[in-house]
Amino acid sequence: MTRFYITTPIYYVNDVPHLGHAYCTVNADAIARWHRLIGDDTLFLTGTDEHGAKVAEAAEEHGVTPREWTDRTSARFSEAWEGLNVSNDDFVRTTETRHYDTVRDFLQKIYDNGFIKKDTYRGLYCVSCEDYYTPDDLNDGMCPVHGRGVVEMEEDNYFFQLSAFQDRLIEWYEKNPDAIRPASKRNEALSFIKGGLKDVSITRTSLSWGVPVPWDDAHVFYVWYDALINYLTALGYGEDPENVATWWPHVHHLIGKEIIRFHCVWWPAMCMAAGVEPPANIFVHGWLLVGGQKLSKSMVDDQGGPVKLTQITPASLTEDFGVDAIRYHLLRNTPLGTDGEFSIEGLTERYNSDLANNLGNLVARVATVVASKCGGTAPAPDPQSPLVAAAAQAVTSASDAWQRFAPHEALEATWRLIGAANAELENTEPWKAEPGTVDDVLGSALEVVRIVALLIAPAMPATSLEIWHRLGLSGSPEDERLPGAADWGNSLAGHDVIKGDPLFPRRKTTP
RNA sequence: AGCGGCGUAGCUCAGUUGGUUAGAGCACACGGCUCAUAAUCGUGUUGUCGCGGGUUCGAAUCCCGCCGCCGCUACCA
Repeated sequence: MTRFYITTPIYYVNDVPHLGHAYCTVNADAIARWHRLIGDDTLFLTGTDEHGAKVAEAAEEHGVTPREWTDRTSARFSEAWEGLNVSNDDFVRTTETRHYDTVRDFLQKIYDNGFIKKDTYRGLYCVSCEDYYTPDDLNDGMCPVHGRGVVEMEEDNYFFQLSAFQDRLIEWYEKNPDAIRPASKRNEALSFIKGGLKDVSITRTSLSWGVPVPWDDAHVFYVWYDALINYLTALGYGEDPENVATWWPHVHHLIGKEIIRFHCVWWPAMCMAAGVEPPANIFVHGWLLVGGQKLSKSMVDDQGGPVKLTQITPASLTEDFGVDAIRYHLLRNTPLGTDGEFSIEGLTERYNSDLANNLGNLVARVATVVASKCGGTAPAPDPQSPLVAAAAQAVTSASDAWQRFAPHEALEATWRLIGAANAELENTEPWKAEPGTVDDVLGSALEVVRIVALLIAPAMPATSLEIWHRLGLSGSPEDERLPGAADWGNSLAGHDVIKGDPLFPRRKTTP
């Protein structure tokens, strides 16, 4: 049994879930769904990060305890993912007991191994922020947030000896050239490591909203330091070594480029220090950008200024376009690993051309002709059809692309098959022919639709299931196993084909 | 400043180790078809491949310089 463990970052609860979060989560979801479809034993983890001074302050502003506050804000994320049909197997919250247990065990191990030392942290401290700044952060020596003076402060902190891992990290990078992808991001992290590593302060005494340090109850861990460990919390580190051994270290962390350092430098070093293998793979995606000159009315905020990506909620888009359309666009429009442009215009264009004109229309026209020429009953496909090779090619290309974390390529390959089916219908014009003479071509077109339903299942689960039912099939595409289920066969023959409403009604393009 | 990346058709981008007339999708134009969501199929137009030099029989692809944009250079969710 092949196992596949994929994670998103755990999102900081002070943010409202926005399109950037959704981009990462939907990509991870689709990849996880693909692996389930090929029969891998799959574990897909997401969650929320709930500690730190900013959360404690926000709770206070709202007049509730941090716990009450994070119950509320964490739920916004789980609700957002439900709304996007995200199939996470687990949802870890850093305020859960199991996380405290794992963090305690993991960090105690690092402490016992001698990589955590007490030292004095000296820095420039803003009392209002309750936070330290480096001289570069300051504006004319003043706090960049409050514009007031900062004071030189000292705090006794525990430090993780990151510097001790420089050579081991470099060695790890060299032995595992594909551990961090894309290569450009790997190089960025590696050059940072080669530039020399300093120890990092990992505890705070100035606040209490955090995981307590097991060997010194005056301290709590710095929020980032407990957050990364969530990936082991879900496996039951400390409680269930067998389960950890089952899933670790063959994990795939999908992360955004803004948190490379924590995942590609700190985290592997922390694992080494705790005597745990570093994660097998970290895949860094880019950002969706909103901007340029092409601002539509719907992308302008109340003040008439351009909307930021972080102001776009997934729900506002799914209400308008539908869940699967948004999922499709997030997966198809931007190659994972590069930045991409997001716009309503681009979304509308892709919706109309790919979803309405190509996929939706293919399903509709085939169903109609099957109704008129075959009495609505699916004929058997033609084993000699030119579409056989096109379908096999699509399955091969899509598999390869999903394997490489390239959803956009997987979907592109699937749409080439849709195009081939539309072209084949034009070649044979079954709507002109007498009933009985068109069984081969219509059976083949239906078989393509069935295979397409399977191939889009990771990206558009609801649409996939709807097509499945329209083909007269019971169960769900998710019960099928690729690649076998995508072989050219006659599982449809004799089933009743349902016409149904347009899957993706065309939308007016923005003027 | 140092290191790294990018600049290819109106738009979004592909272009493997340099090799025949530089590609795809969308948009656009024309033609076909009318089963289908004014969908679909076919054909076609457009590019000094950022600028200037150089190496080569031959460069978008290698080298040098320049212009423009961007990322990283530690405690930033």
